[in-house]
Amino acid sequence: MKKHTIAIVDDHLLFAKSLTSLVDSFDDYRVVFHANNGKVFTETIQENGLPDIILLDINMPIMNGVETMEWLKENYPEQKAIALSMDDSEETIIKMLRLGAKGYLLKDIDPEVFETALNDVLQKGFYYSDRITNKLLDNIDKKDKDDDAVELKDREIQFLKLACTEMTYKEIAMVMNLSPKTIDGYRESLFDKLEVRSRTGLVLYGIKHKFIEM
Amino acid sequence: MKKHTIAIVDDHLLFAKSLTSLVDSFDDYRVVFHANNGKVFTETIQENGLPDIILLDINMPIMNGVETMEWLKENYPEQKAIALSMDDSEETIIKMLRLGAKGYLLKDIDPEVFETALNDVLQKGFYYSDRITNKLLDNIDKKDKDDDAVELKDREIQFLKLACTEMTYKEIAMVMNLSPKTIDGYRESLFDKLEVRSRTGLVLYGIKHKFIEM
DNA sequence: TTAAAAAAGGGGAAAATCACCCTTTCAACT
DNA sequence: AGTTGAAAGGGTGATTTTCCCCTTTTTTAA
Repeated sequence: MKKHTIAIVDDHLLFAKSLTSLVDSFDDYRVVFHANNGKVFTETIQENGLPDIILLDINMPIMNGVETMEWLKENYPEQKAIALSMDDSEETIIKMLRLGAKGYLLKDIDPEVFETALNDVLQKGFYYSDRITNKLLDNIDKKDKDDDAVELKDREIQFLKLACTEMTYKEIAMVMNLSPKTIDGYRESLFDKLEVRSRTGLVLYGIKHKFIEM
Repeated sequence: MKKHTIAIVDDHLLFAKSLTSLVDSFDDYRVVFHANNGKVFTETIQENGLPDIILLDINMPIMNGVETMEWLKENYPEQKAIALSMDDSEETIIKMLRLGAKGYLLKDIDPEVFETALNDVLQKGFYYSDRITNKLLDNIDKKDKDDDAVELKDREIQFLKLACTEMTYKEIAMVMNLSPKTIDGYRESLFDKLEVRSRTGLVLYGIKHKFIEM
């Protein structure tokens, strides 16, 4: 019986090669190619064609997992892909699953569970671990409470990023070419939306939600 | 010829098992055991004895890589260990090397370089990649400029952590059981030491240097 | 054992932050 | 044409942050 084909998209070369070793030791699977990031992946499938399953890392340079997933949804909506990341933030998980990922695995899972996940995705079309399911349930609970989807506008995001520096609001106003009073308005409305009560709260929010990288 | 023995200390089970697959495919190495964290490792060697080389992850629960390295330096100063991490912050690298790590590998290295590193550590006693060497050189440059090694005391660290919350200084003073004026002293001396000019600067420093986890 | 450090705290003031309530303008519905 | 709503901006005052200079007490080191 022919082995199912797997492609790995991950910039951690040692991990990718190691995982290849592991996958190749499974009876039913083999790795057909590896790409360092989404960009390389989109190019590689031109020559190599699509694999049965893509294992997709989230944090990658140039074209990350979310962007790659968007591209897949656009171009090959039927393609089976499993997100594979250390990042267990609810937002990322939801984003990936919404974009059509068939599962979301954390890199600390048991290899046997990993093989089960591959089987499930092929046979049932999806695999959701308990941990991910719980994360999602937590999220639903939260949504019930908050309700107000916290969507930030471009200008607010720009302000938030600047608030995560040592600039004073006056300096931020100059950079953004707005009156200090307008900046004060942004500040107040963000305090409200993000449920914080000080600039420190803004900074913590900005970092936690990856508006700035450190 | 007998294979050299390797132990992997890493909480990412999938990575650990994958790496085991890879290492076992090398001619001269085999993985003898795996531990989820430093604590488990110290217990495991009671039964299994020491391996030729330990591959040591930095970020682990319970007992992390730095703590494990400290323990090794104390109990088995001759043991060869290589740090293996995604964390390329200079501080961590220096800390590990000072504690006697024979090398510091980033998880995105090429598997062939990885094998070279294992060989070098056995034969020459150490392996330093270009990237790590450059990091260290950068650090030396910086030290020449700054000079003042930025060592924080326990009380300062406690204050810094609290400053990375939404508490006001007055509130921090209450939880630390000190007068607001004393807190103001801590603030000012930290501004000076850390070369920041606002509370936002403290928060950014605290996060960048991992005094708080997010 | 004495001098020199930290550590703890105080006074006072300028600057920044935060809160609340308000007006104008301009675009978008319907 | 009228309403709604957002983006931009204003006024005022309370609170917090930041700065600079100073005293007392405790620890540390020579």
